[in-house]
Amino acid sequence: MEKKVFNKFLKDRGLRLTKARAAVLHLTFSYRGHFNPESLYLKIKETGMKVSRASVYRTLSLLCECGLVERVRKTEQGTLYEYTFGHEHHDHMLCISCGEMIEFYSEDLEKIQEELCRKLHFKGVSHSLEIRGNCRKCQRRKN
Amino acid sequence: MEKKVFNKFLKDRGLRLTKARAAVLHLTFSYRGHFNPESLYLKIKETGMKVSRASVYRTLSLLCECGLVERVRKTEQGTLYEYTFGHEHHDHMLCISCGEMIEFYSEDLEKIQEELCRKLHFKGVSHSLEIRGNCRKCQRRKN
DNA sequence: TTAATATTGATATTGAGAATCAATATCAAT
DNA sequence: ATTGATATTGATTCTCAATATCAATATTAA
Repeated sequence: MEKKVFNKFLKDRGLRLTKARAAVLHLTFSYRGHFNPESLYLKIKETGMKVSRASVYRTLSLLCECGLVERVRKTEQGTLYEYTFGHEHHDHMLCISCGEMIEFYSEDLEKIQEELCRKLHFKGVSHSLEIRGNCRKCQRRKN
Repeated sequence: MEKKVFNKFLKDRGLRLTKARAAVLHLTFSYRGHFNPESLYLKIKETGMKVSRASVYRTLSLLCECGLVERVRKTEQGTLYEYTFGHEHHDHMLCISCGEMIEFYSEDLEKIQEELCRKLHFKGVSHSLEIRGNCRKCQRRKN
């Protein structure tokens, strides 16, 4: 499915779905959550396929352009990406103790943001909300 | 005022409020909004004071630790900082055309987040919300 | 004054990511 | 199948923000 989308995107621009690109695509959507280019590169290497870091970076950019993948944010460990095709929009809670990432969605939250944009004459396109704190487990562990 | 806070913080740790640190502190809180280390460094240079980039980075870390300043996020132009002492918490709208940053605050938004945390057994500590889109001016310019 | 310690700036180093480029692969037309 | 135009690759270099190192200097407490 995502292969089709990517292929169409490439074709439309006179580009080709090569082995390297297929590998990046395939391993990219084997992730459930966030990942960075380096870990993706290593994951590909593990499979025995030979793809260079450069191609990983290049292909990730293409995947972003065609909307299959999104750049989430920059971190100490490099840029975080997320496979978003077919994913509903959601926001994140990040546990600052164990790093766990909880995805959530709230209609109310979305509505209030729309309202705020209207009030401030801002035309919202996208947003990202990250709530940092402690997950259930880590709260327990600390007691 | 902020000088006192910083000084106390330093004293408590056996550190000193030197000329370099005072310069960074002073120019830091001459910013209204966001800034990055490089522009701060240049701003200090303009005043004729002699402070190295290394000291700017080092002092910014200290200012973060003592809570006068916050790291907002990483960008292509380096890490964005914000002087937060005495500032109320707020969120951001970022114009993707001109880069303008609009600060806003919404009680409703805060409340809903608290509620969500409760529901998901997450102990929220802080959060950041960024709404990307087009500011009023840029919307007009495009029509 | 002296000893202990903190600070500085110059410089080197790191690491993510982009740019470059020669070698290679692919496709369309013959 | 061959050719030529073009896209792709990986190796490498380059850039840039940020950190680490370190010798020289400044500050403080005794």
